[in-house]
Amino acid sequence: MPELPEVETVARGLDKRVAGDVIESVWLGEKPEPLKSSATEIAAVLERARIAKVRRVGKHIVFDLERAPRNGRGKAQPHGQWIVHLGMTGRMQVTQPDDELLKHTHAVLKLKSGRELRFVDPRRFGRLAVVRLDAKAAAGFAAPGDEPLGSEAHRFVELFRKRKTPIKSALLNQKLLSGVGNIYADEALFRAGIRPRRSAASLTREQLRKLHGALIAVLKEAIALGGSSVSDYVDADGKEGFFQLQHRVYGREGEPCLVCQTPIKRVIIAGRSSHYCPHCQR
DNA sequence: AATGAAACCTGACAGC
DNA sequence: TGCTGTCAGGTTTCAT
Repeated sequence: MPELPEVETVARGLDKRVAGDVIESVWLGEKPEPLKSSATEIAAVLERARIAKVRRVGKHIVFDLERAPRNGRGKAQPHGQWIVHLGMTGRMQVTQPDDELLKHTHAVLKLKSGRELRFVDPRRFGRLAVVRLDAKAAAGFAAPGDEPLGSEAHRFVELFRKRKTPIKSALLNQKLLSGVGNIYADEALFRAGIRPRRSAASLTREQLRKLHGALIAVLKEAIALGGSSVSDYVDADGKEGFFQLQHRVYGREGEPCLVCQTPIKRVIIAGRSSHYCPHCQR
């Protein structure tokens, strides 16, 4: 389901609602797929931890956790992190205990405030993991690739300019950039006037710089509108995003290009639907 | 090393 | 009503 703008929206919503709250207990479902760390390990890191901050790293939601020192006095110490990947259909809910438990709920955290934090994921492509942070201050969770919003044009150009793979595939490669997914790859390529099947190495530095600018612009616009809700995506408050109304190519196969009226084409690249205007993108 | 296809899951929707 | 096929915002694994 979610790419960078959707995960950013969810993480901001969660931070606003549960930062400062304390996790009292953890229930994890029977299905093993979503758990990347063992259930025991997840419960051990989460229980009795205070949620200091919720933020996005790539397409992951990171909960920074603290605990009071053993003697109960002094400042709370960094304790660990809860890492949530929403996969295609994952959702985070902040609920009251008696709110209806949705089918495919795989985790329920009881909070000191009396509310619950729930993870729901029908397709089970989502993943839950924890990282322990000991006193030696381990670095904590890091995305495999560059953060798209913070990347500089020069670095972006160098990252892509020698890859022979289609530029669309390269944009989806999380080891290069972490956070770009299918919708925003297509939308950025349209804005930059580049066909998705062009090999990255065939693009000029100028074209790559333009793509870099287009990508950052489209991601920022999408965040401002709360992300795209194309099927079932909702944020932590259960609200839909509105950026799908701004899509220029994604999901518009056969419809006229908003610039030149040429019908939008759909092809498969790297196993993913890819949409482009055959006239505007070369 | 790098590319592509298949696999992992469920649900929604179109067509018959 | 119900069956079949297709598609979905992602990632990992296996074969070439």
